[in-house]
Amino acid sequence: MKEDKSQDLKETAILLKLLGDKTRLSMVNMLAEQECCVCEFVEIFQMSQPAISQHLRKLRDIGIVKEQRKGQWVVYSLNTESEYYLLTKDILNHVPSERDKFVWLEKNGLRIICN
Amino acid sequence: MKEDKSQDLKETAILLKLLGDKTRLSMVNMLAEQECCVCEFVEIFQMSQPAISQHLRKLRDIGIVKEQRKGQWVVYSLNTESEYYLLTKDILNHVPSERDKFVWLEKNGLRIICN
DNA sequence: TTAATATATAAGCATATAATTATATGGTGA
DNA sequence: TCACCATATAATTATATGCTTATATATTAA
Repeated sequence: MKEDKSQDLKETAILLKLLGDKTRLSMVNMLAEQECCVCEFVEIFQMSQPAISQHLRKLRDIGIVKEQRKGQWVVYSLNTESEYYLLTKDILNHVPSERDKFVWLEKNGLRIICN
Repeated sequence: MKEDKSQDLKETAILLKLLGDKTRLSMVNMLAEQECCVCEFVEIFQMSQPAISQHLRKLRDIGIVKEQRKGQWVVYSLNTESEYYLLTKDILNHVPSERDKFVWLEKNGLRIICN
């Protein structure tokens, strides 16, 4: 793991602004729990697929999440190598778990990832 | 001190967005070190007084800073009673100290607060 | 009271952001 | 190959944000 290079105020502000959106914060919070694919997020957030994609792009651009193609799906996960990983985890400690969202996905047969 | 009630995702996102501005993040970071009055911030950030005032208002509205009038000056400080205090401190741990800004103020005879 | 200083608020403007719809790209399986 | 599904990108639009200028308020001191 890279060391905590978030030690730059301007950069940190940019990260905080990115996490300062309830959809993106929730996404990152979920990914801290389990990986998740785009179509699952679409179901969870009741939002258009492009909107989800654009949020994920921002998170990916700053490096706190990473993507991996699995067949026709693109699976996102937290990037533990990110220079913002430690800060992100510290923030998520102040946010309630969203494990229930994965339960809901499974209940409704919408879970893609088999782990 | 109130307990950590930041445990609400939407509210937390709002806080993060507020801290996701380099001026406000820096303000809070400075206030974690020492209290500071409006005119000092104006000097530090080379920004108009209304701009500074508006940033401080946002921080005050969400409760992470508080104000206290001292004569003709209004002195701001971190609100340790805030429900976001713990989260804020955790975030500031990832931001470098700005003690030098206070030193600069003193050097230039711009320091108001005498503690 | 009046002038000077510090701060807050209001209005206006330029830019940023987040959503939508339409379209493009990429993988799967017949 | 083609049809289908998942995802990404582009263009557009509505709204939010941050700054500026102008003005109001509050305190101090003469």
